[in-house]
Amino acid sequence: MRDSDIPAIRSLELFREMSDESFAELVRGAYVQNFPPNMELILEGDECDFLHIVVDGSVELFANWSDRETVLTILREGATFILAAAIRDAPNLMSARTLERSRVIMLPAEDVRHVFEKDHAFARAVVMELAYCYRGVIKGVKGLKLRTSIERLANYLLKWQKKLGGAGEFALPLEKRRLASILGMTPENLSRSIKSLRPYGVEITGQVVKITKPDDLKTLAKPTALIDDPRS
Amino acid sequence: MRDSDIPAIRSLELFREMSDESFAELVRGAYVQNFPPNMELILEGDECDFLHIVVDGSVELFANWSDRETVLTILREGATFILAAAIRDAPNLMSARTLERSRVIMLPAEDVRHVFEKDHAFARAVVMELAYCYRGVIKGVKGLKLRTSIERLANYLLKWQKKLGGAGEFALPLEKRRLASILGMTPENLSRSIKSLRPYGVEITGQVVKITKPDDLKTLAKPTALIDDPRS
DNA sequence: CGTTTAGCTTGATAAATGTCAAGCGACAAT
DNA sequence: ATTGTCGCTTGACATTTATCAAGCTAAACG
Repeated sequence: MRDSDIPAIRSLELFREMSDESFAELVRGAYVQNFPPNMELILEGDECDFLHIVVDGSVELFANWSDRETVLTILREGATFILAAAIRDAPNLMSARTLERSRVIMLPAEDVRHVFEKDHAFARAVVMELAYCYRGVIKGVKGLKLRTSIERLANYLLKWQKKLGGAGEFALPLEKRRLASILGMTPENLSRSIKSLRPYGVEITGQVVKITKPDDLKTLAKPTALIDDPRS
Repeated sequence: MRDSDIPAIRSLELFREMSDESFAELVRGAYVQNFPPNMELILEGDECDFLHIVVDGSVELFANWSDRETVLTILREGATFILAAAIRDAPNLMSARTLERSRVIMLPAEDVRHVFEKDHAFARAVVMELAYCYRGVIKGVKGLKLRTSIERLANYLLKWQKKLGGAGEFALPLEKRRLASILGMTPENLSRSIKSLRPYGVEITGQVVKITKPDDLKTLAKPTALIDDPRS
């Protein structure tokens, strides 16, 4: 682990408020590693040995059952994963793989639990992070159960448009087949869903999304903070 | 609030390890109320004023969007709800209503946050509970995205059979239309799914479920701890 | 520079799921 | 007892989504 990594970690919300001493203890046992693309970092069902944090790049969380696979989410810099499993000392419910060359911090789960016990500011940050993740998943379930796939796609586009500054044109931050899986549909269906959004002013060429009639799209998508606002 | 409620609360996992002093502070501002069936306790989008705990009866968590409604889960005695919102001081993502006459403890969210700050044992319990809930929702998403509705139904039946002691015959703990919504399908479809499980030894008459060929059913359902075991 | 590969798209078809309408049956209220 | 309500079921049909096969395109590679 490079010394230059330390300030970056310290500035993450999860570690910002804790004591210097506790932080030092956490960092002492930490690994920081660069992984190539498409590297499996953890496997569903395995014991959880490390809390992971994405420093740079992107990591996909996915799950398998009976020859099927689904992507649950894609994490980017600053995101933690396997926090719940690390805290509870329980097996991972999801697998993880890098999508591109990525830099990942790994904190031994035992250290995390130990520091959690003695540093209240850290405990507080862990709870906030967990509650945030919990609410994120609940929003995902609401989207899955209450919306059709076209509605999910429309809201996904609006969400990223907003996140990337609100311009009428922006780049999709992932491959379409992964997007399809996240939205709970097949790639074929995503292709067709995209076409069916054309009357609502959506044109997607390669990775480039152009939204020409945002109001029409919003009428279809009916975005709501209680599903679509990651912050709420 | 009756004095007789206090030991029952104290014995819940969330409050078992905390100091007497902190517990007293929490209980001081608590309400315990009996609600009639079908009473709306909280509304999606509202500010979260109380952490709720089901002492007796059952409570349904549900959500609405664009004229549609879905049930996310049904809670029974000992279950907490709106913990994440209470901790983060964020709006509720779900609504709640009683299904039957129910007894519910309500702890002012502000007290919860305050005691959380000063009592580490309580903080620990909150994190454990939150992580448990988080993992429960993740399992739900995996079921929704990886399984067909018949597979979800089959696993639901096996899960409750196990939970209720493993006998070949047991009573469904909820109405079928709610079960349908939890499983992410329409009541009509649930009816048909039940019929299509007949070759696998499933007979449902009213609320009574009879499983005559558990091995055949398991072959279809392929239950896995990483989705179906609430404890894992 | 051509070749290969992987991802994407399209069309045809099948399967899964939802909608609408009708009827049944248990249960509660009168 | 009678009536009405509500939940459940069934059938017919529509819609949504998945599957399979083929072809296209653009980036990666020798």
